[in-house]
Amino acid sequence: MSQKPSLPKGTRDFTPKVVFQRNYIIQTIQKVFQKYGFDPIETPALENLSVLTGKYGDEGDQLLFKVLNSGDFLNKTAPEDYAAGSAHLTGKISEKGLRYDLTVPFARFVAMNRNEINFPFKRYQIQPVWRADRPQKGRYREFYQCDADVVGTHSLLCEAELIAMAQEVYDGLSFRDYQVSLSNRKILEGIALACGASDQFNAFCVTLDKIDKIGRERVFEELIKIGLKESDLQTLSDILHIEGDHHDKLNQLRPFVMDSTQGKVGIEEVENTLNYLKSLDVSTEKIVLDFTLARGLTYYTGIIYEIKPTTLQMGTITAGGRYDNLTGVFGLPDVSGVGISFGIDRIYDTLNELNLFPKQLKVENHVLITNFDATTENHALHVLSVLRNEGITAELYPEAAKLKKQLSFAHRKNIPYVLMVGTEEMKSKEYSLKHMETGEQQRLSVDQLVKLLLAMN
RNA sequence: GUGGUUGUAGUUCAGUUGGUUAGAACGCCUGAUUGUGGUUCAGGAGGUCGCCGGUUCGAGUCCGGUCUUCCACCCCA
Repeated sequence: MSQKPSLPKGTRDFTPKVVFQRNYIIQTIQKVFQKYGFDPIETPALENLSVLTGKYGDEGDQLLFKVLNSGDFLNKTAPEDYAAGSAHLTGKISEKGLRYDLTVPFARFVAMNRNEINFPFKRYQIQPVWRADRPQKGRYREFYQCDADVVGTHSLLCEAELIAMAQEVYDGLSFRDYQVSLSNRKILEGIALACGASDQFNAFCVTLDKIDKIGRERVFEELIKIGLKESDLQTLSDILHIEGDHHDKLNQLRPFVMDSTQGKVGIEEVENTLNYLKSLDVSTEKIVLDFTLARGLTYYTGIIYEIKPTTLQMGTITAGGRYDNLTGVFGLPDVSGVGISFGIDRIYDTLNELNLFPKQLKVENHVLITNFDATTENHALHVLSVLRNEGITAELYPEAAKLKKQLSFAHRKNIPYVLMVGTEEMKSKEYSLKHMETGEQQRLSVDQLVKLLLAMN
């Protein structure tokens, strides 16, 4: 009686090779986060549904994985509940859900730990999140986010530093073919006002955001449908035709948002962020001011940005922005935050497709010791112990086997050194060290061996 | 969630209008070499054709359902 093994839709196993590669990405990000003074936190995979629902819009709520209550989950329900439909029934049989992102749990964390936290609080968090989305390429139901957020300050230095960090991360990964799109929700408000779309702000943003994908014409058609007039579209068209360097663009945009306080503030914020970057000696070459950028998440209120690869079809690999009142719903008002989120899985797919992973991601001085028989095994164990005590990654082949098999094992596991401990070596106390890549072999005492391997790392 | 698409050996894929015993390449195992991996040569193992049901004398092939993959929409890392 056997069962066919399977995995839930949109989830994956990771082989050692893939985990080494994923860790390379994560460690690169982590190093940068720490260098900028961010401290790590972790939160549970499971949150109470009351924390999660209503934070991501109706669409978002639909994508939440809900966890069935333990035990007799029907004991709080009546036939009427069943008749009232699944949305109603869900509340009766499920109280917990898997986190959908890291930002909302972080907001909850800040609200709950407000007295412990040293503001302005800079934290990073690297954990999986879950979305009941329909999987596609670069779109999974379980995936990792690496978030860095600063809460408790309005300073635009944070925005600038987060953008600087992103560029430093991609530098560290030797990935250069990307674009940073930058805008501000307040600028969008100004544009919406200028286009007579203020009362349709969300629909306006969602539609505008699609311009890269479906083109200007179809966006205009959709905007007509939500009530914009021809003159509004002319205004929008003029705005979309703005070109030049960053300051040119902002200067040309300024007259369009004259009537909007928010719009003017938005332009200033983008300007100040760019100035901070300049003072930090961070290149703004890859930054493109894109006034059509909207970012879906409803909680952004200020600067927004996203990063996409330019040479291949891949969704956003990094995104973020400022949110002014996220902790408000948890009873802690007036705490402003700004964050950035790296999607490990998409970064992995990108580096993989572009062949940008380093070939050797494992320790340089890993040794496999051969095992021929009980006597040599016993001797080899002592050598093994010495090597490990010196901090060298070492393992003994766990059973006696043909040398061919053991060498092949080392080869496939990408172990750079094999130490042969046979009767001859045992007598002379000089062991044969084979370097797998070159095929060269030399006889060494334990002391020489340790010295050589330590020098390798 | 809506519409479409895919599934055959470990992997990538062939498989004729429905017709004997379902193939290839690569990978894997064994040997050539009982102390030398990667190359080469010889041999070998490995498939309930995603799953369940239906049509048929007969189904990998046709039909229905289901799961999975990928794509578009929606939304997003």
